[in-house]
Amino acid sequence: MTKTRKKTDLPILGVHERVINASLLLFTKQGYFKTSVPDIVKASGCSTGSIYHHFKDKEGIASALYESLVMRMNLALDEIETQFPSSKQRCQAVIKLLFHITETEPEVMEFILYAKHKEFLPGNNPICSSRPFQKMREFVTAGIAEGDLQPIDDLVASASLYGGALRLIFLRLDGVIEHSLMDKLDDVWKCAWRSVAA
Amino acid sequence: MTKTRKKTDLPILGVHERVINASLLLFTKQGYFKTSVPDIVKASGCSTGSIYHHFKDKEGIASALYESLVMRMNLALDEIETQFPSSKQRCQAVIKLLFHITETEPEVMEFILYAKHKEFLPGNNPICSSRPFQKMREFVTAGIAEGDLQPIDDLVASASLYGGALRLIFLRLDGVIEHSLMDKLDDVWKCAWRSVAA
DNA sequence: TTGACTAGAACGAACGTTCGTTTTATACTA
DNA sequence: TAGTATAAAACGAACGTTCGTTCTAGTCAA
Repeated sequence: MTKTRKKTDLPILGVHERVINASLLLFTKQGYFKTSVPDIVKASGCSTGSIYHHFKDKEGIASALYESLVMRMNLALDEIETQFPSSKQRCQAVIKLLFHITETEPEVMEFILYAKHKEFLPGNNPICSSRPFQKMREFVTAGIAEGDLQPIDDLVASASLYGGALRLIFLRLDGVIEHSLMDKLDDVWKCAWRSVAA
Repeated sequence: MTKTRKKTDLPILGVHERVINASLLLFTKQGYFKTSVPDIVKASGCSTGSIYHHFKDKEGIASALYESLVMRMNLALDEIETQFPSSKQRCQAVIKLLFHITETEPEVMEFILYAKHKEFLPGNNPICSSRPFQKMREFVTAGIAEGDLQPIDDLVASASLYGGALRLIFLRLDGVIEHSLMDKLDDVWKCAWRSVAA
């Protein structure tokens, strides 16, 4: 018997999941600091006491949310690594993945990319030092070592390869771009690859 | 006789400037919501009453700060426009400008790029719709029209051209890059231009 | 009966803001 | 020039609100 499914076998979400889900929506819609604990209580349907039984404090909620999203990202990147052999294919798959998440779960992308985590997660590393972003850079570094990419600074190469795509994601999240990023995937990739291809 | 220099002709900063300067440092160092009005009082050396005499409220301070930085940016971009005739030169100058500001006044770049303005400036447009960013895109659009750049979607071209540089700026502000971005300027520009050059 | 969990009223601290007062600069008068 | 009147600016204690958190009472399954 798992920890979150005690009373029944019905697919009723536990407090932890309900709070995390509600917080993701609230944090991305109105920001961490403009989201009060009472807001989370209302949106999650859990009581204050319940929430504080499962989480140390408000920051703990954000922290758990952050961890879960980073973990999801890691799994997806690991899958890309096993599925594709070449650096080129991997980098392309990464951009496609990021675009896909942006279109299907914009809140997830927004929380990962746009939130100024250091403001409310003082302990955490900056997002760009977190494992998913490291992995993305590793793909690039490997590409340079294999001679597929120009022999330039890893960070410059990585920024050039992913920078365009990430910028478009910001524009999409801000509402500047109105149509699916998927439409632009090919063009974006052509530009990205051309910028660093050997 | 100006409004801010009555008592003497000495270059003593007025309340407005002192508050703006202090707030830029505080907002970028600890974030808007973790900066209290008493914090600003201490850092600026102005009293609470004084501050509320010059600004409507705390949000008004952030708003004035935002406006002043956007205006500075506009002036700099206008100068680039008059100084350089070709789109290529203009775009290159933009990246150099952004790198220069990042190195000499990181707080300015941080506030412009990194702050989630919509959290505390509900009225304002997203930063990427503001005039400076529009102007940056205009340079790219002109380049496409003139045939210097590939005939692709403006937004894709713009994102590809500036995306790498902006990504490096984020990395620099986050402390991931330890040396001056100026060292990487040439490589970054080569990648950026290669990504969209006709 | 016990122990894990839920509930929501209550609490103190900290916040942004207001307000009555004092200080300073300027304009006017004689 | 000296004296007075007026307005603008600065001040900071005090206010009401809202926040994150705690606490005590209660529920329910085992």
